Amino acid sequence: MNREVRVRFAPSPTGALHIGGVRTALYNYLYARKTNGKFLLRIEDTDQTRFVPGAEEYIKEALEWLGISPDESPWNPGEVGPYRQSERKPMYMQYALDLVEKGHAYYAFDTAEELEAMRQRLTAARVVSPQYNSITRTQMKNSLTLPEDEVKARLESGEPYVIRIKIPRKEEVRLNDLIRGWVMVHSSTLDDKVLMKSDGMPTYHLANIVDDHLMGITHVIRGEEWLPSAPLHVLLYRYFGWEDTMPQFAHLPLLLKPDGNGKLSKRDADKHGFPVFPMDWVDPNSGEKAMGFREQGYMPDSFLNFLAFLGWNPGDHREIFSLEELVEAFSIERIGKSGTKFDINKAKWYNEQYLRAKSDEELGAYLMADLEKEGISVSSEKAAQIAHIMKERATFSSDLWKEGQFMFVAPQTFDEAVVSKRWNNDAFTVLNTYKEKLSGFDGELTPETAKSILESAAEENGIKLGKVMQAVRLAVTGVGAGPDLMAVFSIIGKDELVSRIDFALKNLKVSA
RNA sequence: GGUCCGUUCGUCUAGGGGUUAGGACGCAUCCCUUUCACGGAUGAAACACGGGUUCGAUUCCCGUACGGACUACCA
Repeated sequence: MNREVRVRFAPSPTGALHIGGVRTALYNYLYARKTNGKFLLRIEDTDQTRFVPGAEEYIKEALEWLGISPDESPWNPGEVGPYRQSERKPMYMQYALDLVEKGHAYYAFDTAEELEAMRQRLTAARVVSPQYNSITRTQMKNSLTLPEDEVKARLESGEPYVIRIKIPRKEEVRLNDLIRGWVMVHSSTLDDKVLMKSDGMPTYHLANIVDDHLMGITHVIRGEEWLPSAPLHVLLYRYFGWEDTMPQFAHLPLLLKPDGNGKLSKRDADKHGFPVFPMDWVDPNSGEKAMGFREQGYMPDSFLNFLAFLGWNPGDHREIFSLEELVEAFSIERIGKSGTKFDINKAKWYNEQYLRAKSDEELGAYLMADLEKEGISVSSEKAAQIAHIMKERATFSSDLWKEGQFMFVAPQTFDEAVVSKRWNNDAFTVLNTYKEKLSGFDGELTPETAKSILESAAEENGIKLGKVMQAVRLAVTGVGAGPDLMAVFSIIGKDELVSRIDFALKNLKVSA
């Protein structure tokens, strides 16, 4: 059967979209594009108690920022909507009842206290895994143990109930994961998971099978944390009679902490000072803040490139991929099996690569925006010039301003270490001559003219330019390191240059 | 505890029965250079362990160890 590929990203609106979720979305997007299929987004909000306002908007904005927006979603619906499970609520009960009718599910009336008592009883009896299953259900209050008329009476009285799947006692459940191959689980280790909650909402397990089926999903690409419940899902497809159109599964490796072990979490972000969310997020309930890659200065294309390589690789030595190139190169077969430790250095490196590839004009525009906040105005030509000489040393576009402040603000202090090491009489003499020559110069101060004048100033005094170069830099910028000095001179202009040299000559003392 | 998944340089990974085990990030050294950076070159750095199978295993199989996920009327 050759169906159109339809994949989905199904986040829960319980907070900021985690980077692992973003990667899942990306892989789904890449696969859909690669196969000329459709990428859908479905909001899994069946747990009303965990709903967080703004979370859905966050998801939407994050995907838009990255340029991987879904083809069908709550805000851009296709023909299989609604795309929010809460809005699909009326659809689920009939499917649960269908299962009850077929004998694959049953009503259960146990209270939370009774369930807890059961678990304690089993734990006390040293039962390895205390769960609601083919053995224990015979001792609980459900439509399998209660007389038919009592079940009926309870249902009619409006007593709360759930619907549980009836897991067979002895059955081998197999699934062929696209990434992991055959996975086999014995049904005796599965429990009778709740399908319909007492509030009338389906659980994830029921909803995701019903929705994936109804939405024509062909491939389920999701995190590895779902692997243990995948056999349950296979069973559901079977009981519904949908096995022939059951999607193929691909369980992605987890994103791990950079140090030690375990899933990457917000704690790691706080601990190491790097983001794990695409964008800044303030939790509306707790007021807790989390930083985002976007606000830290990561660009969408570099972030995407970085993300794609967290668990996938093209099989050759290329590292830099545009979104289009990722689509072209992507395949599920090349996704790795093992968990991936998160390395922020690589993210930075990617950002540097992308930053350097940007045009001077584009980076100049970033710089101008930053300058505006500082109340400094500059022509776009000059901004582009500065971007040109600064971009080799920047990780983020914000570094253009942070690292290039001396272009706009004359130094008031000088790096002491450089002063004591480099500032001497020769430097003073050369700069003094340079200042005089500059004052008498009324041509355009280009990097070339700036340099030739400086060279003649050094020569006149019989001093080798190389000897005093760093002191010259110190005098004009206040520090011992930076981009090409003559370019800096040209950019700040003659008058500013002269006044800075003057200031330095008056304030810098030659140490004994 | 149980079930499932995993394990190649510090990190991301390529590879696959016979290789000098390749690349990238990071690190170190050198070169370039007016400094720093960029760039270039070089280097240190890995097949978890034990059994099989085999003429030969890092590669296949089985154990062990270690790690992880899951084990809710959460997704």
